[in-house]
Amino acid sequence: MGDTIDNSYWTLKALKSLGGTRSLISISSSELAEYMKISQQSASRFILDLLRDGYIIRQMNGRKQDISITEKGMSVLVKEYADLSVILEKPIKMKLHGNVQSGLGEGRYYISRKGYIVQFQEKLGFIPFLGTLNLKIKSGSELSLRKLRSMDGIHIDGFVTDDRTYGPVKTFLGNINGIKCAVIFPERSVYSDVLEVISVEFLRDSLSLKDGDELLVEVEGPFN
Amino acid sequence: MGDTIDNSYWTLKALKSLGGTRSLISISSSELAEYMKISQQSASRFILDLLRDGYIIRQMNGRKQDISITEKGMSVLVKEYADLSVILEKPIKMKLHGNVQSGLGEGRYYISRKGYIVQFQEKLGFIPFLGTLNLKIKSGSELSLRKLRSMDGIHIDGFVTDDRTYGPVKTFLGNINGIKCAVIFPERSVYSDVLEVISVEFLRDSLSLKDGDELLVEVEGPFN
DNA sequence: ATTACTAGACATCGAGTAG
DNA sequence: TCTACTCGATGTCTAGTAA
Repeated sequence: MGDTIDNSYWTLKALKSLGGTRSLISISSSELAEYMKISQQSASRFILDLLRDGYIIRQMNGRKQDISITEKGMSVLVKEYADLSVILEKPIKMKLHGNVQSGLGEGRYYISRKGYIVQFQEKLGFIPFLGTLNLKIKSGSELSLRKLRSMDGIHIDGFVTDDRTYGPVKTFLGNINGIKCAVIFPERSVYSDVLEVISVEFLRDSLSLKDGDELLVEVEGPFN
Repeated sequence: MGDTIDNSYWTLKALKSLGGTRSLISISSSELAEYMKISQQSASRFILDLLRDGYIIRQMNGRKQDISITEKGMSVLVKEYADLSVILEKPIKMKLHGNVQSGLGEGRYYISRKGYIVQFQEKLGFIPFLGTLNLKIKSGSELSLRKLRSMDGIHIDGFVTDDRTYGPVKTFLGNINGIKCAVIFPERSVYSDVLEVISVEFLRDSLSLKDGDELLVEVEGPFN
């Protein structure tokens, strides 16, 4: 049961290679086996492992099986890609394009908790304006967003108050149109294409933004 | 002896992570073991495997060992990175910056062989000017060059004449300042930071180039 | 055709330990 | 301390085969 990520990684990579951009991969265990140069039995076993761990979902379909890689599965591949990027690339600025989205007011509540604020000052070097700017990331920047999510960033500890628990978050420093900011993710996040940005300034005012406006966020390395 | 690339890959990745940009990694098998969450014995074994296969070279140094990853070793990591890039990224143009270098006249001889010319026409869609433009790639584009080298490209078969053997090469289509061209690599190449470019035109004239001039080559996907 | 179970063959691991 | 060998335990493979 001691499950190395190894086989799962190579199998996911093979499945994604074979499936290309299609979301549904129709493939038999023998075909996968041939591609991976392993036995049909092992291919079958690896697929079951991926299923058990929630990396793929599957629909049996008479002769073959239609496999779809889950978000969790994709993150295994993207994580590896991000790792290699950190190891092999020189420090870079990551660029993310997105459109201003009306905030839900939720972010505002969270980041104004004292437990977070103190750490923002200490680790980011600024006390943010008490509100977040939400950016719906454009599809062209989706992979960058996934890479970012899979990286470690600047860690902000969670804490507990009388009434509830606030989870740990991670942040990355950057800028929007030259204004210093930080992007912020829950440490345990499910995938979302909305990026939350905090800054000393009220960016909506400073940049005269309205919903739908396109923005470029530059996030700075080092990313590890 | 059936050696999966698996362990070699993970070990190289760990070594490169631990070594950072340093070319010499001073590390004990126990330290590596701890990082990889394996036993000291396995770490030792993996290091020996890497040595045997020429992925690293090593100097025993009293207490520890100084490990250096070879070109062949780096290419394992870069290959994986390139694979994931192809799988995960949308088709992109790869940009390579380099400086014009005086050709050695060697490229001219090779590409003018009929066995190659016929295939250039067939697979690239043009008959190149009988000479190559050599670009010394700038360090900022080095990783891109390595990625390119590790990819498959458009395959050109080798052939044999009365007097000698001409090896297979691989090419990638692209452009320089809008002029269609192709970059060309020996299929079995050792690493070099010089890129050979062929084109229908005599690029040195068309672009009024002299040695040392900086150029941008855009290489087109798909890269698999 | 498939998927996937069983079971024996085979490979890999690490504790013990030598040098 | 180190590296790395031996060797028994444990894991992982695939041939055979059921469904």
